[in-house]
Amino acid sequence: MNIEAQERFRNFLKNARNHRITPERFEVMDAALQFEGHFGADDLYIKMKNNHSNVSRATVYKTLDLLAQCELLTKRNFGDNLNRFENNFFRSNHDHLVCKNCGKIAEFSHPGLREVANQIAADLGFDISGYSFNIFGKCKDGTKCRHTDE
Amino acid sequence: MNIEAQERFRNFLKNARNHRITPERFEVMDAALQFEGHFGADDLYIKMKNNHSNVSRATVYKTLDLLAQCELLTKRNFGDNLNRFENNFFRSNHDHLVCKNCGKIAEFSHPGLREVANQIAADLGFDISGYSFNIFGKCKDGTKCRHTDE
DNA sequence: ATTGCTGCAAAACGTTTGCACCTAT
DNA sequence: ATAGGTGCAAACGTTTTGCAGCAAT
Repeated sequence: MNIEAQERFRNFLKNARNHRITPERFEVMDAALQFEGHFGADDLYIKMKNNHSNVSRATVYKTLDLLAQCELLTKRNFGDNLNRFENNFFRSNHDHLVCKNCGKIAEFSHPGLREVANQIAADLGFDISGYSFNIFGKCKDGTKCRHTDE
Repeated sequence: MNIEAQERFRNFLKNARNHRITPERFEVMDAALQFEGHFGADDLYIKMKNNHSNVSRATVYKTLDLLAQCELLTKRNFGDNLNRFENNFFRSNHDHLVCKNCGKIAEFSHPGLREVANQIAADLGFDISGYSFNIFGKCKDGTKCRHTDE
């Protein structure tokens, strides 16, 4: 579908040792890049099944990790024991604000966070590969968000 | 065990509606506050079992969430589909650096992150309850950390 | 007396694995 | 020819749930 993304994935697979270029992997890539917003691996599997794909669940899970490794996707975790993926090809880096009531996810980007992360990693002797900044709270969206007063 | 913590938990249970004060809950509280470092709910359950407690797994899981709600514990998630808890009673707030190779977790605190989070939440109309800043990378601890070159 | 809590076991959930067959290299 | 990938189903580990009896209010 997307030539540039295909090219990046292909090169990633070629350069990583022992990775083969298969039609199934590109099928997963296409479906993943078409997904709007955040999605779980199983969401994608179901969606592909509904579209009459016969790529297996195992292949979907494995391929999504490969796509995250080559940074076509970003793997996110908002503290609910569910890995979510997000297109990282079209958009710039950003972080998330999660509503604990209704699950709504807002996005923001804050200049300087990257630099803070780099600095801390350097200070502590880590070879940084990424960071995640999640803010938790309750949104004020009356239509979606039941305000339990917990 | 710890009078001040007990008091806080007791008040939390009293003030929240429909929460009862039971011996099992304080048994879990004591065991949790004694745990050094990060622990999973099941870790605590096993440890209590080994100490001849007969509090059930269900009660441990439920009580840990209550303890996180009243901020005696902090619930963490480092993206590996496992909820970890950490004593939040004795220590000040801090964030984490996670080694993707060996799982080692380093801690840091960075002044200003709290303020950044507050500001962003305010801007986006969220009622903030907390934030998490995790940095991922590889540590340089030769003894623990196999440096696969992925 | 009410209704929340408990222990137990079973189920649920997302994810990973073992296997035999297949296919890219 | 080799070794990595595939689909399938079963297994995994963590967490949640249904239930009958129990206990805090």
